[in-house]
Amino acid sequence: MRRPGVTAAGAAGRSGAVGARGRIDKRQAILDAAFAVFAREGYSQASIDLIAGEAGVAKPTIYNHFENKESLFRHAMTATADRASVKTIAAVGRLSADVADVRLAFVDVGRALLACYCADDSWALRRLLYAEITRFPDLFDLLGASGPEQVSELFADRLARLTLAGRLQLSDPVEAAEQFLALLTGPVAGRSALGTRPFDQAQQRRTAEAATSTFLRAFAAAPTDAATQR
Amino acid sequence: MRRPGVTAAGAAGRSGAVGARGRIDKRQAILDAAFAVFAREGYSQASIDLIAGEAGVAKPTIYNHFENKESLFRHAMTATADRASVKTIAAVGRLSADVADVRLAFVDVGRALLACYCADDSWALRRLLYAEITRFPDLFDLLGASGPEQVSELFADRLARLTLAGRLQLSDPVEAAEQFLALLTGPVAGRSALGTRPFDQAQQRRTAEAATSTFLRAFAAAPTDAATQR
Amino acid sequence: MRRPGVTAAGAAGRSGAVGARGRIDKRQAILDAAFAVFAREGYSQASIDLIAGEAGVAKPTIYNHFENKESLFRHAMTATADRASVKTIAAVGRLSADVADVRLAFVDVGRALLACYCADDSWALRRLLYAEITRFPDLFDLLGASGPEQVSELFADRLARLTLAGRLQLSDPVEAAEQFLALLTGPVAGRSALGTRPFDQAQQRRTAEAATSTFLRAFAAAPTDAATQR
Amino acid sequence: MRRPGVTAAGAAGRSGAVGARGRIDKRQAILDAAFAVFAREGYSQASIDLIAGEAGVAKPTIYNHFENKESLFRHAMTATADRASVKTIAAVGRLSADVADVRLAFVDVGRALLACYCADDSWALRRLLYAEITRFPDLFDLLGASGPEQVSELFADRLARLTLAGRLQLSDPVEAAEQFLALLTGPVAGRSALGTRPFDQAQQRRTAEAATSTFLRAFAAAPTDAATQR
DNA sequence: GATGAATGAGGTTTCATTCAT
DNA sequence: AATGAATGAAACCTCATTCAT
Repeated sequence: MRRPGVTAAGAAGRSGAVGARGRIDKRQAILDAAFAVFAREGYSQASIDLIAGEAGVAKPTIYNHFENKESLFRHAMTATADRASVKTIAAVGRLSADVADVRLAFVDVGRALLACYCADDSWALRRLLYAEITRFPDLFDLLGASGPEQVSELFADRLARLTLAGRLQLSDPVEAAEQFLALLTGPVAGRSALGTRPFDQAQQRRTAEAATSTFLRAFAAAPTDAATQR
Repeated sequence: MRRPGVTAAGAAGRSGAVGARGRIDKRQAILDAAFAVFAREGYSQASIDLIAGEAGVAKPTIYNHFENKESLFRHAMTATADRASVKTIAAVGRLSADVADVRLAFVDVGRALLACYCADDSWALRRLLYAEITRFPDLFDLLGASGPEQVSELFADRLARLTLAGRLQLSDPVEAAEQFLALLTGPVAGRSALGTRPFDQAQQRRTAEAATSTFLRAFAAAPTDAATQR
Repeated sequence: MRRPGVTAAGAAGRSGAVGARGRIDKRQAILDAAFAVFAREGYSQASIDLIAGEAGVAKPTIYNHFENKESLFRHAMTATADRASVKTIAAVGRLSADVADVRLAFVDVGRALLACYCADDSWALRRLLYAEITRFPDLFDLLGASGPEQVSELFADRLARLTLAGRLQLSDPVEAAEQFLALLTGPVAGRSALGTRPFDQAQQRRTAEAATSTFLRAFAAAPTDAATQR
Repeated sequence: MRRPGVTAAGAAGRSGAVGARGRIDKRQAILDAAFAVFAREGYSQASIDLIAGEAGVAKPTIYNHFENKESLFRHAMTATADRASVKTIAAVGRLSADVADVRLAFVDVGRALLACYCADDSWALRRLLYAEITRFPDLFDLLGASGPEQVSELFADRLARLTLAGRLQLSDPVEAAEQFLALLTGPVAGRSALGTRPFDQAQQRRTAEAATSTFLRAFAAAPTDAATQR
């Protein structure tokens, strides 16, 4: 009757070798299964039964680890959000201040950011956030603090340094960062049907290039202006 | 025991006199209440009981008008989406080709579009779309066809005409339209916490100005370049 | 699958001839079944499932008639208590002021009161009251107001009139009423094991006689004193 | 995480130092906590978790000491009943055969008995007995054998001796004992709302006096009759 | 067309109890 | 002897949906 958590992404590998009645990382298996089910069914429709089945544990085990469905939801969301954040932050790090070709650098970081933005978990997270923001008004800050906000700030830092280095010409780095991210991600939502239709790497590359072009047409320092023409 | 639909926004006035011919707009009262409840509770959590109560009708009456909950949801969504679309399309119309000051024109249309984007129903619609896109994969096209897509196309038309008129300098109007809308709406989501925190008119104006500035820095025809500097 | 409410005392007779899907007195059937089950299982252990089964209705039907388990309990208790009260009050009425033989009159009313006190429902009610008084502190007043308290007062009235008529000699009728009822019912609890073991009519008669004897030894007016000797 | 059983009345002091020999009175701590929780919540609603928490032990420890919930309940009940019985029996002992003032003696023993009867544990015990008599039909004999029955018999013995000594005039000491106890305790239930509302010492004294008055009016030997008039 | 009453299925949560340590 | 972790069973309650009026 026990099904190892093959469905939940990360659960299978570790709970595979559980002997008689494993208890090693049931908590993680539950979190993984929970996010998978929440993402698939939405908060209300996701049943603890389903999550338990997918995690390969009994229903009350979930209640031994988490207070209730709401708490489980919060934990599953933040756990996934944290995982996503570190990747996104790493992507921002690709934009160094002393770069040979600014355009290439922006396309590169744009592609890296888009890859994070388009990841399945990332879309699932965003859909759930939209879906449950009214039921969990604190969720926005809970996930945003360590996520998008931080990313935006870090990116603004890089833009400021590029400006000081004479590679860009802009006055408000925070606003510019927001705008670059908007140019990058804005068109994706529509084209990928909120992440439910494939948006392949080629499309991502093209979107990154388009965002970069427009951004640099607006903000590249004068001498390199010509280079940023499409 | 019957409560006239005072809660659902537009329902009260008309369903007041149920006696004579009051049954013609029960359907509308149901749709209004349905959207209000769906927006507040989400699809799964919204109960037909609640909708019936808020619409001031009995539960079976809803089933006389709509096949089932799913059908009611689709109808409520499309009805609201249609209402929103006509406003948005009207907003696009404000950008005419023969305009004295390009910058002012973009700020103006940007503000009008943002007002549509930030309307309560608009955010509710967007949140529900995000929330239920996996359960109703066709919903995206159902709402998008007459909504955002059309808007984007219409806006691209105007950009093309402005380009022909020598006011803008761009090669791909569709992409440019997408990008302007991205610059316009992108920063709003974060700042308004997905529409759950106030985003007042002053902020909307500032966002429209920022989007316009960047857009025109990138795409304004040469002679007006100086004017778009911040 | 539908079982007519054969178990709950009064339900069987009426819901017998229910046609396709009866709805005549489901409410009463539910109340009867509820009291029967609560009496048998106690509040916590009594499940709505059991009550529904015993009433011959579906579970949600119960929730259509009563808010929740607690409300159902209160209604079932008060309904039964009311039924019991009218009988007890009628019993008190047997003690008229102008009576030939005081002793016979007291034995008579004593037997009538004991019959009420020893009825199955009466004991069930008392056990449930004891059992749930901490969970439902208001239950005591809810049931007592129309029940025992009223009985005690009515009985005190009769004692007062008998005193005025020169048949009794007592100063505090309320206290005397309490004491007669105590003499009457006090020994029953122990002997009938709180109503769970038979306490037949002969025993009831003997108890009524003993209570009467002692009561009249204490309170009979002087001349009849000899007659009350056992 | 372990909380010493500070909540259960008598458990705190001893289970403080669990280290050395603390396990000898874990059993007692469990029994105390069990009775406290059963009294507060009722049998069904009392959870082993709650008892374990209140006793400051882990759940399985309870199962090491007691077979199951039912067995724990029986043990907790008898333990408390035994404690109550010795006090009540001691109270009866206050009624000696060679007493100066019969009235004072009865008031004295009446007050002592009432104090036992009104103790918190005593009421809790009685409520639980009423509550669970149908689920545990043997409970009545289990608790009664060493309790009320014995008390009644002992009291009857004293009444017999007082009769032989010419202080009382009664024919059936057992019945008289029952009746005195009925006069004593009967009025209390109603006035104290089954022990849930305060019934202070003054009220206890008055009740004992009233019971004594009536009892002696009925059974005092002739010469002292006058003295027992109120 | 509109409604009051009814229901099968399923949701979250709790509980007594048991392994393995 | 004592415990942390796990579980099958079952409880209360809700919901979408349907009859019969």
